[in-house]
Amino acid sequence: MSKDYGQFCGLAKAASVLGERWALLVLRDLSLGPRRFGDLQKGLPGIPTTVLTTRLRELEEHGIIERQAPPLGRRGLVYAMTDHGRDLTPILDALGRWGARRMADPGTHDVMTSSSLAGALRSAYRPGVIPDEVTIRVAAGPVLAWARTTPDGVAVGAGIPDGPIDLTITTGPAMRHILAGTLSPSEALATGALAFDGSRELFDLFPRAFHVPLDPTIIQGEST
Amino acid sequence: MSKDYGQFCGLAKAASVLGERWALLVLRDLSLGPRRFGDLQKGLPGIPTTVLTTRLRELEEHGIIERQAPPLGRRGLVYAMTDHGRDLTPILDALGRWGARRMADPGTHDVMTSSSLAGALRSAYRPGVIPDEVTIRVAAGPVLAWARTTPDGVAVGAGIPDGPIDLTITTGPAMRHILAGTLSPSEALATGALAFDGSRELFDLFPRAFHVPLDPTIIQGEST
DNA sequence: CGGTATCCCTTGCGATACTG
DNA sequence: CAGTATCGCAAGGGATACCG
Repeated sequence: MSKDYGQFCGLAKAASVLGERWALLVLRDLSLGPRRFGDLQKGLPGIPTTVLTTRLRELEEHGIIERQAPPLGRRGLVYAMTDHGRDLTPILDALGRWGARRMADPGTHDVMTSSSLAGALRSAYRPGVIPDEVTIRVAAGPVLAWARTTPDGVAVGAGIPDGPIDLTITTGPAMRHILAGTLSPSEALATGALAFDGSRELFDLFPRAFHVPLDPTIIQGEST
Repeated sequence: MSKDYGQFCGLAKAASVLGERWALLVLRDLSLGPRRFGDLQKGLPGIPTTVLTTRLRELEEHGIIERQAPPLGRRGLVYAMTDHGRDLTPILDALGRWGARRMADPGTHDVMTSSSLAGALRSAYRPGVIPDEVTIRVAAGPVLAWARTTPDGVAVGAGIPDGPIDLTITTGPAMRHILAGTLSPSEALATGALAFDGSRELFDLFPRAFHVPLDPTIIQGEST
């Protein structure tokens, strides 16, 4: 059971569950779709199995996630968000945007995961820039994610999207500066920090449709 | 130094600081205004001095709070939010609303603090219901807070407000059900769970201007 | 009053090994 | 593949004592 703060306060109740180690990252991964135990473990490098087990149990006890029978013919269970858990999605996105403001470049031991990339795309999305329904694929080395714009927002996911792809962006950590607007797409193309395949028009819209500002107080190279 | 997750991810960075024990509650209190060490300690029942010291230092290192010279003639230092910290306020409110959805009645060991009450008011506020600038005082036993509506939102605080008071509400844990809309003001008046002093008209507007829904799945008496 | 310094105890975390 | 069992270690909780 997670630690309580002994206060009759919504924030205190939230903190007692979400403040546990790894909890927010487990939820980020599950916010992108149902996952099996092993998926989560692979997607969260460094998480001890015992901790993952404990977090999943606590989150289930609090009605934030639930175990489901797997989709059609697959074996094992999957963990999935409940409605109550899905209510957290915009908050996770806001927290991610806030944290990213001071995150310019990866630290020595920082890795990117498909879920973190997908989450970044979701939290970066600004409606109204891209009028059509399009599918964008982003590849940062082995890390793959996609975003599909819809009339009411954006759907994102880890891995490879179903259906046709309108734009593929291949990049690395430079993606952070694209999202920040501190590196223009054409510059990035010139230096080879980034490549694309598909609609040039869509490519040019990308930095306005997906944007997470960078705090001006952050200087290049520093990022805790 | 707070624990990192080794991921190049805004949410992971946020979680590494905000996930530390007591961090979110320290920030809730500071989001209501500058506080001295002792203020925080009194307002956060159960926090060990060592942990408060550590959290304050970490939050300062991350540029979320800062130490300031005290206002005019008082001695000692005060801790206050930086701009970066203030950016968290809407997120804290959203988290508080989310946590409060499953919080119907106080647990046996749950206390209310002036900061938690003030925070509840801020997160509950819905613009557009109260047209004027008014000051509302809420007393739940020894716990005092106030809210002043303004054209662009609401200002809240712990303790007693400056200036004239348009409405005083005296209540207890029943306040949660007023905010939820599961207890009508007139009912509460009849049972004595609540009393008010001041504008009746404003009193009747209150539940619409300050609202935090309660999850229907929660049954009376249960609240972890 | 605003902390720092210790001490002891308990808990949770992280790593590894192992079982259904 | 999906966890449980175990264990050493670091950190938090709580009390108390003490400095500026």
